[in-house]
Amino acid sequence: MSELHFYNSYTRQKEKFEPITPGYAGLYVCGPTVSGESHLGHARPYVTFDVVQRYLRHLGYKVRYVRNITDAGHFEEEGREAIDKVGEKAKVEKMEPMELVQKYTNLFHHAFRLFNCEDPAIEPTATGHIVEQINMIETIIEKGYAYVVNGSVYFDVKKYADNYPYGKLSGRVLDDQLETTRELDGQEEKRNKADFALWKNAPPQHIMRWKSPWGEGFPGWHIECSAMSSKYLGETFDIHGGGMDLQFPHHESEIAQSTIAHGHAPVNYWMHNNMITINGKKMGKSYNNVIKLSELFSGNHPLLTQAYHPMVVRFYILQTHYRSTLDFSNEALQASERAFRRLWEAYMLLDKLPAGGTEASDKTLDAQVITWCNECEEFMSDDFNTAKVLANLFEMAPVINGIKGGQVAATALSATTIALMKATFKTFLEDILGMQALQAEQSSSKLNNVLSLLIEIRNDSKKRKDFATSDQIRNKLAEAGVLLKDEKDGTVSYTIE
RNA sequence: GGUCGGAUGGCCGAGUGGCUAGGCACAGCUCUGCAAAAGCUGCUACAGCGGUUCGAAUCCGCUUUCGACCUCCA
Repeated sequence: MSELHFYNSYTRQKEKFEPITPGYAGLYVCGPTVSGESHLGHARPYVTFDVVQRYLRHLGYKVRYVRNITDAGHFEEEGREAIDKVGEKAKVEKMEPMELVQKYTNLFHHAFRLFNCEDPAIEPTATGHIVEQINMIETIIEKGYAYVVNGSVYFDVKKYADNYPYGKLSGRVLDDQLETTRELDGQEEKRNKADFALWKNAPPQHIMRWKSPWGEGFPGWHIECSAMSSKYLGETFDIHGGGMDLQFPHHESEIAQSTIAHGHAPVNYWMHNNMITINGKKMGKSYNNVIKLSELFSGNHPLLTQAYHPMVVRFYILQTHYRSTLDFSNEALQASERAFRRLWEAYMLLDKLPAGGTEASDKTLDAQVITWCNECEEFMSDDFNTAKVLANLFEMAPVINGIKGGQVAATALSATTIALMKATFKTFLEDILGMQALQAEQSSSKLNNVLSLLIEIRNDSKKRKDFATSDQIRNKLAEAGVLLKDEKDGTVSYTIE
């Protein structure tokens, strides 16, 4: 098992990964709030942590990947009306809350299967863990770090900060929080502005409500992740991931709650992915600049000139390091599509390559290829640098194409090096980065027979120098989505779009 | 206002002291009946100004500028 290093947001430095239990890794990632359709911004964390999870397994860890579904809804604006986000939307659409939640959960699952993201081992829902959340809140009250007001329970941040390093994760000073000039209604229940709700009393119009020791209500925003992560991964677990925008207050609150409830910090390594921006601004609901995944896949959006395959989007995300912002544009996505097609075709050619020499006739190239292959693991083990892995794979594309095209001698590389190259592409491009072909290999034998006939006819007309006919066949087939390619050796290959 | 993080070639994007990724686009060439694809070649950038150093995109300071968080947010 090679050494893995990655950036821990909590300590703000790269650290060597040392799991609590050797050979096992626990990973918790904040999942979606299923009150609406997923957009491009959501794709980033789930693709990022899918790769993290895949790489941990590649290194030999047994991984338990837990990602929650937030289906209980949160306050639209804390304190003011305590509107349950899910409940509110449900009324508008005249659906049962559960129906709405189910709809968007299904859409979410569908989209991320298209992205080839593996399903988490456990996908707990907030509504399914009300009991655990209530238990945890009770413990926090018993320990004196939460207080009950009018059926709601608040966490006493000030008291916590007196005894624990509150704000360390997000780099915040409590005094600044207390002095914030922002005036929110309904703050009078709290002892301090920085306090956050563990449980909220439900107003009469609130659809989603549960009985609790403090009356009917619903859980606060942060408690679900603490309750569910500790239930499935333990009171202290290895890695907690999520978007950078969740660092404060969500993750900071998780740390505070869990530290009181369990007596120690909940997480050893915090990982945060950066945002996707659009024209330099974060893509987010509140900015009204989101591109939904369905719009991306259909091309049905003013900013898009075409539809984009989920794999192109995945590739686009992985071309950038996860801690950098990633600026969206139609142009950038087009570039990714072309790039990915070229890389994938080179990969597909690998299998058809001659075996290589018993000894490499081009020692320099042979050594270079071996280096490129071996570096892939180094790059991944250095803070999951998918961008550098892809760069190395691209370095090998001209070598592969060159062998096929005859510009590089078939024996330039040794048989072992060719095999290493095959293994590297399989392992890193497919297994770890999780890339797949753009189109399923669904060609039927009937279609193949028809195409063979057309190719035969076209070859005959070419022999007669009847290029009008041969070009017509090629052009019409192209219109129908079948691209013919005249290979150097005189054969004709085709791809079906 | 407070805290934090950026500014890299036409575009996207790696990169933390020297060997100056990668992709897309563009130009020329090779191959080709013509295309497409592929290959080769070219394009050498690090916001500005100082400083440290033999040497800085990379370290330090200042300036300009963009953004994130502080409120639901991936």
